[in-house]
Amino acid sequence: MRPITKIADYPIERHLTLRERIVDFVKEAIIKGSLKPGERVPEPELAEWFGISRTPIREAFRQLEAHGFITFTPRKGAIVSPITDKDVRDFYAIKGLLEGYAAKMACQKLAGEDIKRMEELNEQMAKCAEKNEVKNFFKLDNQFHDVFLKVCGNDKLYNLIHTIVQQFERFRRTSLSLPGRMQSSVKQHYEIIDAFRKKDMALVEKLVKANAEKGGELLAQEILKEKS
Amino acid sequence: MRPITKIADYPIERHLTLRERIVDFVKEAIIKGSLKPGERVPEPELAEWFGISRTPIREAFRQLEAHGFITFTPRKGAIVSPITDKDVRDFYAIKGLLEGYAAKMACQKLAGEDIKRMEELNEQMAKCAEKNEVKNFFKLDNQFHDVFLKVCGNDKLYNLIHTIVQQFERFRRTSLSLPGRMQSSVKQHYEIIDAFRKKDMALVEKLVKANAEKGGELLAQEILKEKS
DNA sequence: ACCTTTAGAATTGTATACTGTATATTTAAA
DNA sequence: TTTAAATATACAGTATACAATTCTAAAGGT
Repeated sequence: MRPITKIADYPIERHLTLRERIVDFVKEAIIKGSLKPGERVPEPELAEWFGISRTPIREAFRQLEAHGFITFTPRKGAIVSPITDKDVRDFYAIKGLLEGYAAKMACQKLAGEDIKRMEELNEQMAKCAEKNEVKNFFKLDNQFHDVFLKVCGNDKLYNLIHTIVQQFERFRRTSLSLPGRMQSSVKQHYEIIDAFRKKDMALVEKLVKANAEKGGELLAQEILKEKS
Repeated sequence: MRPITKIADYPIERHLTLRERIVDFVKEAIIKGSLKPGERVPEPELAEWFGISRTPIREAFRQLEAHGFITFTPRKGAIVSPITDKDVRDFYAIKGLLEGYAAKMACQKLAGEDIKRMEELNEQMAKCAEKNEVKNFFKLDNQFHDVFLKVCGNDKLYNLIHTIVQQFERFRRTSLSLPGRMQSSVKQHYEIIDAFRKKDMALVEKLVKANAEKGGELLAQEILKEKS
Protein backbone atom coordinates (compact mmCIF):
# COMPACT_ATOMS: atom_id res chain seq x y z
CA MET A 1 0.00 0.00 0.00
CA ARG A 2 1.19 3.48 -0.77
CA PRO A 3 2.32 5.51 2.21
CA ILE A 4 -0.73 7.48 3.18
CA THR A 5 1.28 9.52 5.64
CA LYS A 6 2.71 11.36 2.66
CA ILE A 7 -0.46 13.36 2.70
CA ALA A 8 0.73 14.97 5.88
CA ASP A 9 3.68 16.41 4.02
CA TYR A 10 1.40 18.55 1.93
CA PRO A 11 0.00 21.69 3.45
CA ILE A 12 -3.29 20.58 4.82
CA GLU A 13 -6.14 22.80 3.88
CA ARG A 14 -7.21 23.50 7.45
CA HIS A 15 -10.94 23.47 7.54
CA LEU A 16 -12.33 26.44 9.31
CA THR A 17 -14.20 25.69 12.46
CA LEU A 18 -17.92 26.37 12.40
CA ARG A 19 -17.41 29.24 14.80
CA GLU A 20 -14.89 30.86 12.48
CA ARG A 21 -17.20 30.43 9.55
CA ILE A 22 -20.07 32.03 11.43
CA VAL A 23 -17.86 34.93 12.44
CA ASP A 24 -16.79 35.44 8.84
CA PHE A 25 -20.31 35.10 7.54
CA VAL A 26 -21.93 37.54 9.94
CA LYS A 27 -19.08 40.01 9.66
CA GLU A 28 -19.32 39.87 5.90
CA ALA A 29 -23.09 40.29 6.01
CA ILE A 30 -22.76 43.36 8.20
CA ILE A 31 -20.00 44.86 6.08
CA LYS A 32 -21.83 44.19 2.82
CA GLY A 33 -24.93 45.70 4.29
CA SER A 34 -27.28 42.75 4.03
CA LEU A 35 -27.57 42.95 7.80
CA LYS A 36 -28.44 46.50 8.74
CA PRO A 37 -27.70 48.32 12.00
CA GLY A 38 -30.29 47.59 14.63
CA GLU A 39 -31.45 44.47 12.86
CA ARG A 40 -31.80 41.39 15.00
CA VAL A 41 -29.43 38.49 14.51
CA PRO A 42 -31.29 35.59 16.06
CA GLU A 43 -29.25 32.68 17.28
CA PRO A 44 -31.81 29.95 16.53
CA GLU A 45 -32.45 31.23 13.05
CA LEU A 46 -28.78 31.16 12.12
CA ALA A 47 -28.52 27.69 13.60
CA GLU A 48 -31.36 26.45 11.46
CA TRP A 49 -30.10 28.28 8.40
CA PHE A 50 -26.71 26.62 8.62
CA GLY A 51 -28.06 23.35 9.93
CA ILE A 52 -25.85 23.46 12.99
CA SER A 53 -26.31 23.77 16.73
CA ARG A 54 -26.36 26.98 18.72
CA THR A 55 -23.08 26.30 20.47
CA PRO A 56 -20.62 27.51 17.81
CA ILE A 57 -22.92 30.39 17.01
CA ARG A 58 -22.91 31.62 20.57
CA GLU A 59 -19.13 31.51 20.65
CA ALA A 60 -18.98 33.41 17.39
CA PHE A 61 -21.31 36.01 18.86
CA ARG A 62 -18.96 36.62 21.75
CA GLN A 63 -16.19 37.34 19.33
CA LEU A 64 -18.32 39.59 17.18
CA GLU A 65 -19.54 41.41 20.24
CA ALA A 66 -16.02 41.98 21.50
CA HIS A 67 -15.10 43.49 18.15
CA GLY A 68 -18.07 45.79 18.13
CA PHE A 69 -20.05 44.27 15.30
CA ILE A 70 -23.03 43.17 17.31
CA THR A 71 -24.55 44.29 20.57
CA PHE A 72 -26.29 42.22 23.18
CA THR A 73 -29.32 43.59 24.90
CA PRO A 74 -30.35 41.56 27.93
CA ARG A 75 -33.36 39.69 26.65
CA LYS A 76 -33.62 40.93 23.14
CA GLY A 77 -30.74 38.90 21.84
CA ALA A 78 -28.13 40.19 19.44
CA ILE A 79 -28.56 43.09 17.09
CA VAL A 80 -26.17 44.63 14.58
CA SER A 81 -24.46 47.45 16.45
CA PRO A 82 -26.12 50.71 15.57
CA ILE A 83 -23.79 53.53 14.69
CA THR A 84 -24.50 57.18 15.17
CA ASP A 85 -22.85 60.03 13.35
CA LYS A 86 -21.05 60.88 16.58
CA ASP A 87 -19.61 57.37 16.72
CA VAL A 88 -18.20 57.88 13.26
CA ARG A 89 -16.72 61.26 14.10
CA ASP A 90 -15.21 59.86 17.27
CA PHE A 91 -13.71 56.91 15.52
CA TYR A 92 -12.35 58.86 12.63
CA ALA A 93 -10.70 61.32 14.95
CA ILE A 94 -8.87 58.32 16.34
CA LYS A 95 -8.17 56.89 12.93
CA GLY A 96 -6.76 60.17 11.69
CA LEU A 97 -4.55 60.44 14.72
CA LEU A 98 -3.24 56.92 14.41
CA GLU A 99 -2.78 56.93 10.67
CA GLY A 100 -1.10 60.29 10.80
CA TYR A 101 1.32 58.99 13.37
CA ALA A 102 1.93 55.82 11.39
CA ALA A 103 2.65 57.87 8.29
CA LYS A 104 5.06 60.06 10.20
CA MET A 105 6.89 57.04 11.53
CA ALA A 106 6.99 55.41 8.13
CA CYS A 107 8.30 58.56 6.48
CA GLN A 108 11.98 57.88 7.01
CA LYS A 109 11.77 54.17 6.41
CA LEU A 110 9.78 54.31 3.21
CA ALA A 111 11.79 52.95 0.29
CA GLY A 112 11.65 54.38 -3.19
CA GLU A 113 9.86 51.28 -4.32
CA ASP A 114 7.16 51.80 -1.71
CA ILE A 115 6.49 55.27 -3.00
CA LYS A 116 6.42 53.93 -6.52
CA ARG A 117 3.82 51.39 -5.49
CA MET A 118 1.70 54.09 -3.91
CA GLU A 119 1.88 56.06 -7.11
CA GLU A 120 0.84 53.07 -9.18
CA LEU A 121 -2.05 52.36 -6.87
CA ASN A 122 -3.18 55.94 -7.00
CA GLU A 123 -3.08 55.96 -10.77
CA GLN A 124 -5.30 52.91 -10.82
CA MET A 125 -7.58 54.65 -8.37
CA ALA A 126 -7.77 57.63 -10.70
CA LYS A 127 -8.95 55.31 -13.44
CA CYS A 128 -11.55 53.77 -11.14
CA ALA A 129 -12.73 57.22 -10.22
CA GLU A 130 -13.27 58.03 -13.87
CA LYS A 131 -15.22 54.85 -14.47
CA ASN A 132 -17.01 55.22 -11.16
CA GLU A 133 -15.89 51.78 -9.99
CA VAL A 134 -16.44 52.11 -6.27
CA LYS A 135 -15.65 48.57 -5.31
CA ASN A 136 -12.28 48.50 -6.97
CA PHE A 137 -11.42 51.94 -5.73
CA PHE A 138 -12.17 50.79 -2.23
CA LYS A 139 -9.76 47.88 -2.49
CA LEU A 140 -7.01 50.03 -3.92
CA ASP A 141 -7.51 52.66 -1.27
CA ASN A 142 -6.97 50.06 1.43
CA GLN A 143 -3.83 48.83 -0.29
CA PHE A 144 -2.57 52.38 -0.61
CA HIS A 145 -2.86 53.00 3.11
CA ASP A 146 -1.44 49.61 3.88
CA VAL A 147 1.85 50.55 2.27
CA PHE A 148 2.88 53.02 4.91
CA LEU A 149 0.95 51.39 7.75
CA LYS A 150 3.04 48.26 7.34
CA VAL A 151 6.28 50.15 7.14
CA CYS A 152 5.70 52.23 10.24
CA GLY A 153 7.09 49.43 12.38
CA ASN A 154 4.37 49.37 15.01
CA ASP A 155 2.45 46.13 14.56
CA LYS A 156 -0.09 46.87 17.26
CA LEU A 157 -0.90 50.12 15.58
CA TYR A 158 -1.37 48.36 12.27
CA ASN A 159 -3.82 45.90 13.80
CA LEU A 160 -5.68 48.55 15.72
CA ILE A 161 -6.29 50.67 12.67
CA HIS A 162 -7.48 47.63 10.79
CA THR A 163 -9.94 46.72 13.53
CA ILE A 164 -11.34 50.20 13.59
CA VAL A 165 -11.61 50.58 9.86
CA GLN A 166 -13.30 47.24 9.46
CA GLN A 167 -16.25 48.34 11.54
CA PHE A 168 -16.96 51.16 9.17
CA GLU A 169 -16.47 49.41 5.89
CA ARG A 170 -20.23 49.20 5.59
CA PHE A 171 -20.43 52.98 5.42
CA ARG A 172 -17.20 53.74 3.67
CA ARG A 173 -18.40 52.38 0.36
CA THR A 174 -21.49 54.52 0.30
CA SER A 175 -19.33 57.46 1.27
CA LEU A 176 -16.94 56.85 -1.60
CA SER A 177 -19.77 56.76 -4.07
CA LEU A 178 -20.68 60.34 -3.27
CA PRO A 179 -20.08 62.57 -6.31
CA GLY A 180 -16.52 63.82 -6.54
CA ARG A 181 -15.33 61.99 -3.46
CA MET A 182 -13.07 59.57 -5.28
CA GLN A 183 -11.52 62.34 -7.35
CA SER A 184 -10.75 64.45 -4.32
CA SER A 185 -9.30 61.43 -2.59
CA VAL A 186 -6.96 60.77 -5.50
CA LYS A 187 -5.82 64.37 -5.33
CA GLN A 188 -5.13 64.11 -1.63
CA HIS A 189 -3.14 60.96 -2.24
CA TYR A 190 -0.89 62.70 -4.72
CA GLU A 191 -0.14 65.36 -2.16
CA ILE A 192 0.64 62.67 0.38
CA ILE A 193 2.98 60.91 -2.02
CA ASP A 194 4.71 64.19 -2.68
CA ALA A 195 5.22 64.81 1.00
CA PHE A 196 6.60 61.31 1.44
CA ARG A 197 9.06 61.92 -1.35
CA LYS A 198 10.24 65.08 0.33
CA LYS A 199 10.43 63.16 3.60
CA ASP A 200 8.54 65.98 5.25
CA MET A 201 7.31 64.18 8.35
CA ALA A 202 5.14 66.97 9.68
CA LEU A 203 3.45 67.51 6.35
CA VAL A 204 2.86 63.80 5.83
CA GLU A 205 1.25 63.51 9.23
CA LYS A 206 -0.95 66.51 8.60
CA LEU A 207 -2.10 65.37 5.17
CA VAL A 208 -2.85 61.79 6.15
CA LYS A 209 -4.78 63.02 9.15
CA ALA A 210 -6.71 65.46 7.00
CA ASN A 211 -7.48 62.70 4.51
CA ALA A 212 -8.96 60.53 7.24
CA GLU A 213 -10.91 63.34 8.80
CA LYS A 214 -12.39 64.36 5.49
CA GLY A 215 -13.60 60.82 4.94
CA GLY A 216 -15.00 60.68 8.45
CA GLU A 217 -16.88 63.89 8.07
CA LEU A 218 -18.52 62.74 4.85
CA LEU A 219 -19.39 59.42 6.44
CA ALA A 220 -20.96 61.12 9.41
CA GLN A 221 -23.12 63.27 7.20
CA GLU A 222 -24.11 60.24 5.17
CA ILE A 223 -25.27 58.44 8.28
CA LEU A 224 -27.24 61.44 9.41
CA LYS A 225 -29.02 61.42 6.08
CA GLU A 226 -29.74 57.71 6.25
CA LYS A 227 -31.23 58.13 9.67
CA SER A 228 -33.76 60.69 8.54
CA MET B 1 -51.59 38.10 50.51
CA ARG B 2 -49.14 40.95 50.21
CA PRO B 3 -48.42 42.13 46.69
CA ILE B 4 -45.35 40.23 45.68
CA THR B 5 -45.00 42.28 42.54
CA LYS B 6 -43.63 45.08 44.72
CA ILE B 7 -40.35 43.25 44.61
CA ALA B 8 -40.02 44.20 40.97
CA ASP B 9 -40.03 47.85 41.92
CA TYR B 10 -36.74 47.48 43.70
CA PRO B 11 -33.58 47.38 41.67
CA ILE B 12 -32.91 43.72 41.21
CA GLU B 13 -29.39 42.68 41.93
CA ARG B 14 -28.70 41.10 38.58
CA HIS B 15 -26.65 38.01 39.06
CA LEU B 16 -23.68 37.78 36.80
CA THR B 17 -23.74 34.94 34.34
CA LEU B 18 -21.16 32.25 34.77
CA ARG B 19 -19.46 33.45 31.64
CA GLU B 20 -19.10 36.95 33.00
CA ARG B 21 -17.74 35.63 36.25
CA ILE B 22 -15.17 33.53 34.42
CA VAL B 23 -14.11 36.52 32.37
CA ASP B 24 -13.68 38.61 35.48
CA PHE B 25 -11.86 35.87 37.32
CA VAL B 26 -9.36 35.08 34.60
CA LYS B 27 -8.80 38.73 33.79
CA GLU B 28 -8.18 39.46 37.43
CA ALA B 29 -5.83 36.50 37.74
CA ILE B 30 -3.81 37.72 34.77
CA ILE B 31 -3.73 41.29 35.99
CA LYS B 32 -2.77 40.29 39.52
CA GLY B 33 -0.07 38.08 38.13
CA SER B 34 -1.20 34.75 39.52
CA LEU B 35 -1.49 33.64 35.92
CA LYS B 36 1.76 34.41 34.16
CA PRO B 37 2.35 35.07 30.46
CA GLY B 38 2.75 31.88 28.51
CA GLU B 39 1.07 29.83 31.20
CA ARG B 40 -1.63 27.47 30.05
CA VAL B 41 -5.23 28.11 31.00
CA PRO B 42 -6.85 24.72 30.59
CA GLU B 43 -10.57 24.66 29.99
CA PRO B 44 -11.32 21.40 31.81
CA GLU B 45 -9.33 22.43 34.85
CA LEU B 46 -11.24 25.68 35.24
CA ALA B 47 -14.49 23.81 34.77
CA GLU B 48 -13.63 21.42 37.54
CA TRP B 49 -12.31 24.17 39.75
CA PHE B 50 -15.56 26.11 39.53
CA GLY B 51 -17.74 23.04 39.39
CA ILE B 52 -19.37 24.11 36.15
CA SER B 53 -19.45 22.90 32.58
CA ARG B 54 -17.08 23.92 29.83
CA THR B 55 -19.68 25.81 27.87
CA PRO B 56 -19.61 29.15 29.70
CA ILE B 57 -15.85 28.88 29.99
CA ARG B 58 -15.41 28.53 26.27
CA GLU B 59 -17.54 31.58 25.69
CA ALA B 60 -15.56 33.53 28.23
CA PHE B 61 -12.38 32.49 26.47
CA ARG B 62 -13.60 33.98 23.21
CA GLN B 63 -14.12 37.27 24.93
CA LEU B 64 -10.76 37.18 26.66
CA GLU B 65 -9.09 36.26 23.40
CA ALA B 66 -10.72 39.13 21.56
CA HIS B 67 -9.42 41.52 24.20
CA GLY B 68 -5.92 40.20 24.01
CA PHE B 69 -5.65 38.55 27.40
CA ILE B 70 -5.28 35.01 26.19
CA THR B 71 -4.06 33.47 22.97
CA PHE B 72 -5.32 30.34 21.32
CA THR B 73 -2.90 28.06 19.63
CA PRO B 74 -4.63 25.45 17.47
CA ARG B 75 -4.34 22.38 19.62
CA LYS B 76 -2.46 23.65 22.57
CA GLY B 77 -5.44 25.38 24.07
CA ALA B 78 -5.33 28.77 25.67
CA ILE B 79 -2.31 30.46 27.16
CA VAL B 80 -1.93 33.83 28.80
CA SER B 81 -0.82 36.17 26.02
CA PRO B 82 2.91 36.66 26.19
CA ILE B 83 4.09 40.22 25.93
CA THR B 84 7.42 41.33 24.58
CA ASP B 85 9.13 44.60 25.31
CA LYS B 86 8.37 45.63 21.74
CA ASP B 87 4.68 45.04 22.35
CA VAL B 88 4.85 47.40 25.31
CA ARG B 89 6.69 50.07 23.39
CA ASP B 90 4.25 49.76 20.51
CA PHE B 91 1.23 49.99 22.76
CA TYR B 92 2.53 52.87 24.78
CA ALA B 93 3.30 54.83 21.67
CA ILE B 94 -0.37 54.46 20.88
CA LYS B 95 -1.44 55.23 24.41
CA GLY B 96 0.66 58.37 24.51
CA LEU B 97 -0.75 59.52 21.23
CA LEU B 98 -4.34 58.90 22.27
CA GLU B 99 -4.04 60.30 25.77
CA GLY B 100 -2.21 63.33 24.51
CA TYR B 101 -4.98 63.96 22.04
CA ALA B 102 -7.64 63.41 24.69
CA ALA B 103 -5.90 65.87 26.99
CA LYS B 104 -5.69 68.43 24.24
CA MET B 105 -9.38 68.07 23.50
CA ALA B 106 -10.29 68.23 27.18
CA CYS B 107 -8.19 71.33 27.71
CA GLN B 108 -10.84 73.89 26.83
CA LYS B 109 -13.70 72.00 28.43
CA LEU B 110 -12.01 71.29 31.72
CA ALA B 111 -13.81 73.03 34.59
CA GLY B 112 -12.05 74.56 37.55
CA GLU B 113 -13.47 71.84 39.70
CA ASP B 114 -11.94 69.20 37.47
CA ILE B 115 -8.53 70.74 37.87
CA LYS B 116 -9.07 70.92 41.59
CA ARG B 117 -9.87 67.24 41.65
CA MET B 118 -6.72 66.43 39.76
CA GLU B 119 -4.74 68.42 42.25
CA GLU B 120 -6.31 66.61 45.17
CA LEU B 121 -5.65 63.27 43.58
CA ASN B 122 -2.07 64.18 42.89
CA GLU B 123 -1.55 65.27 46.49
CA GLN B 124 -2.84 61.93 47.65
CA MET B 125 -0.50 60.28 45.21
CA ALA B 126 2.38 62.24 46.65
CA LYS B 127 1.53 60.82 50.05
CA CYS B 128 1.37 57.32 48.66
CA ALA B 129 4.72 57.84 47.03
CA GLU B 130 6.21 58.77 50.37
CA LYS B 131 4.76 55.74 52.07
CA ASN B 132 5.56 53.58 49.09
CA GLU B 133 1.95 52.43 48.73
CA VAL B 134 2.00 51.18 45.18
CA LYS B 135 -1.50 49.76 45.10
CA ASN B 136 -3.19 52.96 46.19
CA PHE B 137 -1.00 55.06 43.97
CA PHE B 138 -2.02 52.92 41.06
CA LYS B 139 -5.71 53.51 41.71
CA LEU B 140 -5.27 57.23 42.13
CA ASP B 141 -3.21 57.44 38.96
CA ASN B 142 -6.03 55.86 37.01
CA GLN B 143 -8.52 58.28 38.51
CA PHE B 144 -6.25 61.18 37.68
CA HIS B 145 -6.11 60.26 34.02
CA ASP B 146 -9.82 59.51 33.98
CA VAL B 147 -10.62 63.13 34.78
CA PHE B 148 -9.52 64.52 31.44
CA LEU B 149 -10.22 61.36 29.47
CA LYS B 150 -13.87 61.60 30.38
CA VAL B 151 -14.08 65.28 29.61
CA CYS B 152 -12.48 65.02 26.18
CA GLY B 153 -15.87 64.19 24.68
CA ASN B 154 -14.82 61.22 22.60
CA ASP B 155 -16.36 58.13 24.17
CA LYS B 156 -14.75 55.71 21.77
CA LEU B 157 -11.39 57.12 22.63
CA TYR B 158 -12.09 56.72 26.32
CA ASN B 159 -13.01 53.07 25.88
CA LEU B 160 -10.08 52.36 23.61
CA ILE B 161 -7.55 53.75 26.05
CA HIS B 162 -9.12 51.73 28.83
CA THR B 163 -8.92 48.53 26.83
CA ILE B 164 -5.30 49.12 26.05
CA VAL B 165 -4.28 50.10 29.54
CA GLN B 166 -6.04 47.13 31.08
CA GLN B 167 -3.83 44.70 29.23
CA PHE B 168 -0.76 46.16 30.83
CA GLU B 169 -1.96 46.55 34.35
CA ARG B 170 -0.04 43.42 35.22
CA PHE B 171 3.21 45.19 34.40
CA ARG B 172 2.33 48.71 35.40
CA ARG B 173 2.35 47.92 39.09
CA THR B 174 5.80 46.48 39.03
CA SER B 175 6.90 49.46 37.01
CA LEU B 176 5.49 51.88 39.55
CA SER B 177 7.36 50.19 42.33
CA LEU B 178 10.68 51.03 40.75
CA PRO B 179 12.63 53.45 42.95
CA GLY B 180 11.69 57.06 42.31
CA ARG B 181 9.10 56.28 39.68
CA MET B 182 6.13 57.41 41.75
CA GLN B 183 7.84 60.64 42.74
CA SER B 184 8.72 61.51 39.19
CA SER B 185 5.19 60.72 38.13
CA VAL B 186 3.78 63.08 40.73
CA LYS B 187 6.08 65.79 39.46
CA GLN B 188 4.95 65.25 35.90
CA HIS B 189 1.36 65.45 37.03
CA TYR B 190 1.92 68.84 38.61
CA GLU B 191 3.31 70.12 35.36
CA ILE B 192 0.30 68.73 33.53
CA ILE B 193 -2.10 70.42 35.95
CA ASP B 194 -0.24 73.66 35.45
CA ALA B 195 -0.55 73.40 31.70
CA PHE B 196 -4.24 72.66 32.02
CA ARG B 197 -4.69 75.73 34.15
CA LYS B 198 -2.99 77.86 31.53
CA LYS B 199 -5.15 76.17 28.91
CA ASP B 200 -2.02 75.59 26.87
CA MET B 201 -3.28 72.85 24.57
CA ALA B 202 0.00 72.12 22.87
CA LEU B 203 1.87 71.87 26.14
CA VAL B 204 -0.78 69.67 27.73
CA GLU B 205 -0.61 67.31 24.80
CA LYS B 206 3.13 67.17 24.91
CA LEU B 207 3.34 66.56 28.65
CA VAL B 208 0.67 63.88 28.78
CA LYS B 209 2.30 62.13 25.88
CA ALA B 210 5.68 62.32 27.55
CA ASN B 211 4.21 60.98 30.77
CA ALA B 212 2.83 57.94 28.97
CA GLU B 213 5.99 57.33 27.01
CA LYS B 214 8.14 57.51 30.09
CA GLY B 215 5.96 54.89 31.75
CA GLY B 216 6.09 52.72 28.67
CA GLU B 217 9.83 52.88 28.43
CA LEU B 218 10.27 51.82 32.05
CA LEU B 219 7.78 49.03 31.56
CA ALA B 220 9.58 47.77 28.49
CA GLN B 221 12.87 47.67 30.35
CA GLU B 222 11.22 45.88 33.23
CA ILE B 223 9.91 43.19 30.93
CA LEU B 224 13.30 42.77 29.34
CA LYS B 225 14.75 42.19 32.79
CA GLU B 226 12.06 39.69 33.72
CA LYS B 227 12.73 37.77 30.54
CA SER B 228 16.37 37.26 31.31
C1' DA C 1 18.43 -1.16 18.13
C1' DC C 2 15.45 1.51 15.26
C1' DC C 3 11.58 2.52 12.70
C1' DT C 4 6.71 1.81 12.00
C1' DT C 5 2.33 1.02 13.56
C1' DT C 6 -1.31 1.11 16.50
C1' DA C 7 -3.78 1.60 20.69
C1' DG C 8 -4.87 4.97 24.20
C1' DA C 9 -5.29 9.42 26.48
C1' DA C 10 -6.23 14.12 26.21
C1' DT C 11 -8.36 18.01 24.32
C1' DT C 12 -11.01 20.77 21.19
C1' DG C 13 -15.25 21.20 18.62
C1' DT C 14 -20.12 20.32 18.23
C1' DA C 15 -24.84 18.56 19.26
C1' DT C 16 -28.62 17.95 22.17
C1' DA C 17 -31.31 18.57 26.15
C1' DC C 18 -32.78 20.93 30.18
C1' DT C 19 -33.89 25.05 33.11
C1' DG C 20 -35.22 29.47 34.53
C1' DT C 21 -36.88 33.82 33.28
C1' DA C 22 -39.20 37.16 30.47
C1' DT C 23 -42.54 38.34 27.15
C1' DA C 24 -46.81 37.48 24.77
C1' DT C 25 -51.37 35.79 24.71
C1' DT C 26 -55.39 34.35 26.31
C1' DT C 27 -58.88 34.05 29.66
C1' DA C 28 -61.50 35.51 33.50
C1' DA C 29 -63.30 38.93 36.46
C1' DA C 30 -64.56 43.60 37.84
C1' DT D 1 -64.35 47.61 28.19
C1' DT D 2 -60.55 47.45 30.87
C1' DT D 3 -57.61 45.22 34.01
C1' DA D 4 -55.54 41.42 36.18
C1' DA D 5 -54.09 36.84 36.38
C1' DA D 6 -52.68 32.58 34.43
C1' DT D 7 -50.91 29.97 30.91
C1' DA D 8 -48.10 29.43 26.94
C1' DT D 9 -44.13 30.51 24.33
C1' DA D 10 -39.63 31.89 23.22
C1' DC D 11 -35.05 32.43 24.28
C1' DA D 12 -30.73 32.89 26.82
C1' DG D 13 -27.80 30.23 29.86
C1' DT D 14 -25.93 25.97 31.15
C1' DA D 15 -24.98 20.93 31.45
C1' DT D 16 -23.97 16.71 29.49
C1' DA D 17 -22.70 13.72 25.91
C1' DC D 18 -20.48 12.61 21.75
C1' DA D 19 -17.29 13.09 17.72
C1' DA D 20 -13.05 14.19 15.65
C1' DT D 21 -8.41 15.11 15.93
C1' DT D 22 -3.86 15.03 17.74
C1' DC D 23 -0.17 13.84 20.81
C1' DT D 24 1.85 10.05 23.51
C1' DA D 25 3.52 5.82 24.22
C1' DA D 26 3.91 1.23 23.94
C1' DA D 27 4.08 -2.87 21.04
C1' DG D 28 5.57 -5.25 17.10
C1' DG D 29 8.26 -6.09 13.00
C1' DT D 30 12.52 -5.43 10.24
